[in-house]
Amino acid sequence: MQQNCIEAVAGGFSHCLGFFGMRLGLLLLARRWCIAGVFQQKFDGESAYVGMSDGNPELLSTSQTYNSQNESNEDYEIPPITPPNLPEPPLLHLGDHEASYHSLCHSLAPNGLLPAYSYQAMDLPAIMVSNMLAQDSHLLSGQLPTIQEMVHSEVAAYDSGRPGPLLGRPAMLTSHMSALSQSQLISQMGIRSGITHSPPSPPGSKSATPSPSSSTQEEESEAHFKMSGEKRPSTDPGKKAKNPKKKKKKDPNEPQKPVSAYALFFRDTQATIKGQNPSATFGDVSKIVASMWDSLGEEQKQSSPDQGETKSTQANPPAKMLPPKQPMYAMPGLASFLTPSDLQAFRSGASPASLARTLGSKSLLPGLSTSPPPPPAFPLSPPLHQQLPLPPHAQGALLSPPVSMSPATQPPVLPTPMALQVQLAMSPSPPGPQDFPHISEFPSGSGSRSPGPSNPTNSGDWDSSYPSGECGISTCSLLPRDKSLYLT
DNA sequence: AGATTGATTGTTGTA
DNA sequence: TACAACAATCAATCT
Repeated sequence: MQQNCIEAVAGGFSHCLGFFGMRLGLLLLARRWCIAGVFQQKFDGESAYVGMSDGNPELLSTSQTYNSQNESNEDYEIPPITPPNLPEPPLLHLGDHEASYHSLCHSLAPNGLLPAYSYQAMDLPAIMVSNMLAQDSHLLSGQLPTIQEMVHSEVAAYDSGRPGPLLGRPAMLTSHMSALSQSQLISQMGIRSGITHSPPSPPGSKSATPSPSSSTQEEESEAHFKMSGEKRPSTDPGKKAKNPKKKKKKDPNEPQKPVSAYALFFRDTQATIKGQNPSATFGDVSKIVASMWDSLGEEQKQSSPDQGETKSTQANPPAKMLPPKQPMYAMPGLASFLTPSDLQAFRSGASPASLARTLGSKSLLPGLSTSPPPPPAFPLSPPLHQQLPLPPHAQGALLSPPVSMSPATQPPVLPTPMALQVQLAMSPSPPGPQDFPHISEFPSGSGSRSPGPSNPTNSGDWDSSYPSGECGISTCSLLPRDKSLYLT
């Protein structure tokens, strides 16, 4: 269990976070969390993990096997360590942010829902992780605001430490921004939605609010329905007759118009978003999708209809779409590390309208710091990223570190925060295998357990996948793997 | 205007 | 009367 947990968490995180040379800390943190049971639920229960292992029996079986063989998880007796409680803010931030990256990188693509999307396109940020955290530890939800602040401060620290060249790449920045906004959005959606859906505000506030609307129009419509035999539209007292036009009946025989690319994109994306954060409202999802949509290149947008067709006729087995070839909804995968300054810069004018919308003054984060945390009523969100085939580099990142965390070889000794910090500090560049010999000592055979393109590369591929050194926030976007994404 | 999705609400039909 | 099934509406966004 622990291994799987670490694999999924650390591996997934590291895949994205590796760019920032934080893999070590990531791994350690992930292991810590896993051991601590933060993610235990996700990997203990079939229900929680079924999604992740869906289409990937091996993984599931592995998880189960591990569960059966290692029921001594409780033996660790380590109190759940939730990010908010982590003593070291930087690490906490790291974990939280990485969580965002994790979902960001693996949330969408290869789950079959978004067959042709490149997984990078799925900037469905912190939904899942935030959900997981919220589910697993009620603490986190209440701490989100704090985390958010920490994240911001942390990002600011990052920003201050580098000459933000991001501004030199508007497109990337755009995507970064949108992704960030999405991350923020989603990560906060939990809280927000909790508030929004709180009993005080009746879900049907719109329609439930009884407002005796007895207009002639309604009478007319009533008569119409009586005559036509159609069911009368819900009287909806509260609903203002704002859309009388909308009521006009559609001809059932009317040939359906071709669905717009955006609609298709929305359809696909929202599924994933909702899957990861069921509590996300339509508005939230819509904004996120819009943001993502804006981040897409024209060419990618154009391809949407095809995508939709492909999906509708989804006769092709999931395996066929495993290798995300040419990203159709390619979106910079690193998209989320945007510093406040970057955001600010974009807000100042360079940002796309959509992002401005998303990031703008819209109360996307209402009550974030004031409202009490919502009850951790997040249903287990089926991890939609489980089946996502990871690109070779991603797999490499996902597979190699986890293996190294095998409980068999890694005693459940948690690194101290100080150690983590030290290690992090000592490895400013993405730690390659040379930095972590223990990683390479594990067979890369595990690389075949996930669907998708087999990843011949293992930890040794780290170097090629993640250029060492200045893999900073900005330079990471220039990684080869993402190049193609920007070529469009 | 119409499309996307899902929750909600109202209406209708049936047991 | 209770329940199930169906239909309509709404949200934000894009085409």
